[in-house]
Amino acid sequence: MTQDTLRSRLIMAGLEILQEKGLAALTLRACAARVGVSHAAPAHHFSGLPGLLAGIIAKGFTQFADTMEEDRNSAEQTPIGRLCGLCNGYMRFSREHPALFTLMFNTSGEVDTDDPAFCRASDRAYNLLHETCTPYLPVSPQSAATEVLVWALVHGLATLQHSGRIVVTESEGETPTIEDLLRSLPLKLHT
Amino acid sequence: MTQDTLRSRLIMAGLEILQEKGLAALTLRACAARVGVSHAAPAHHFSGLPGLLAGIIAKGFTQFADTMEEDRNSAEQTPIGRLCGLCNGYMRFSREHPALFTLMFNTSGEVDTDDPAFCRASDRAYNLLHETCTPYLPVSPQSAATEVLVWALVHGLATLQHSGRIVVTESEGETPTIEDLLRSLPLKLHT
DNA sequence: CCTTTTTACTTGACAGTGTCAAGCTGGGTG
DNA sequence: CACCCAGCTTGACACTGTCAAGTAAAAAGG
Repeated sequence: MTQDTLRSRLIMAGLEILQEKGLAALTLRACAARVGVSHAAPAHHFSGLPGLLAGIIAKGFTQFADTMEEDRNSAEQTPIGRLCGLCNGYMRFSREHPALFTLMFNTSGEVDTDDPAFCRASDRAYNLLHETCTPYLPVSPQSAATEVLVWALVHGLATLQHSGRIVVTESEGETPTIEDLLRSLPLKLHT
Repeated sequence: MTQDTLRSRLIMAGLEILQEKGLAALTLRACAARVGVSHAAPAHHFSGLPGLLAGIIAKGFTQFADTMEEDRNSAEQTPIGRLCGLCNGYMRFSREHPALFTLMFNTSGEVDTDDPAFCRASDRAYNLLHETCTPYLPVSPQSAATEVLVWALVHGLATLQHSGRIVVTESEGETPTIEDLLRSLPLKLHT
């Protein structure tokens, strides 16, 4: 357990509200009420709502990176196996924490993206992707092509499924999984 | 010009606010004020905020489909040329209408997704993608694989660029464009 | 032509939100 | 002991969406 400061308790409360009641229910006052303090208490630990959101998102990116790392490391330890594992973790996180995932990737201005904890956690998640892509040659002349390709692919699929625009069919005759798509890519190992 | 009813004028006002001041400024009362009616007038034409948003989004999808169709039809008329044109339109729309794009693909519950106009416009946009992908074989056993691959790719890239997570470098030595990525895919024509 | 109803909108209220200013309170420092 | 100051509370403000009641004008019915 992290420190039991009011700051961290407010972040925990926010994550719980997000998980239980969704994004619309996540308010400063609701977090304060759940922790049992007055509605203006959070302002002494965060710079308003944007600051609290940044704290919640930072924690979210840590859990996100944990999920990806876990699934990557428990997969078959080949380049493509690790990549599929990582992306399965990406998809799993977006499925298991839909509201948090939306919040994390929907920073439409009202969240403080300069928060140091946010940057650290966000960078860690990105580095996982970067590492897992290093065995591969760029798929086009641009040096970052492969990781951009993989990232855009998995992020787009997660987002579109999560918003109901691509429905995951049980019969699996129609809709491909992220693993199907990744294995269809022309990825080539270095030398 | 569409009909000058209050309904359509409110939708237009919403689109303008979205473009000028962003998503956070889009409120029922702001739309009503811009049109010059009282704050409760919109309730007689939409079922509350979710209904107004559905109307705005429906108009947004129409413009979105127009943009894609335009860029697709003015591109080189080969299967890959048309596909690149379509996706360039996708990217262009997300760049030119960031707030509207966020609203359209971020229906986190507070928008009425049963609105018939919304469904019609949304279906039209999807059908453009579907059509443009039909010349190609599925990239994996799943019949919808190619269009899901393309859609996830372009949508992910648009979303990640739009939220600043992938920055478009001018030097173009690092970051690939959607066209680079599409042309790197192993797409095969039918027979 | 007069009455009635319906539609389109206004006005006013309500609970909820984030934010700010002022006040309290208890523990540490001079 | 006096002080002060971080941590929290209380109360207010402007803003939001939504609802109920009222109004004015157009449409409908006789």
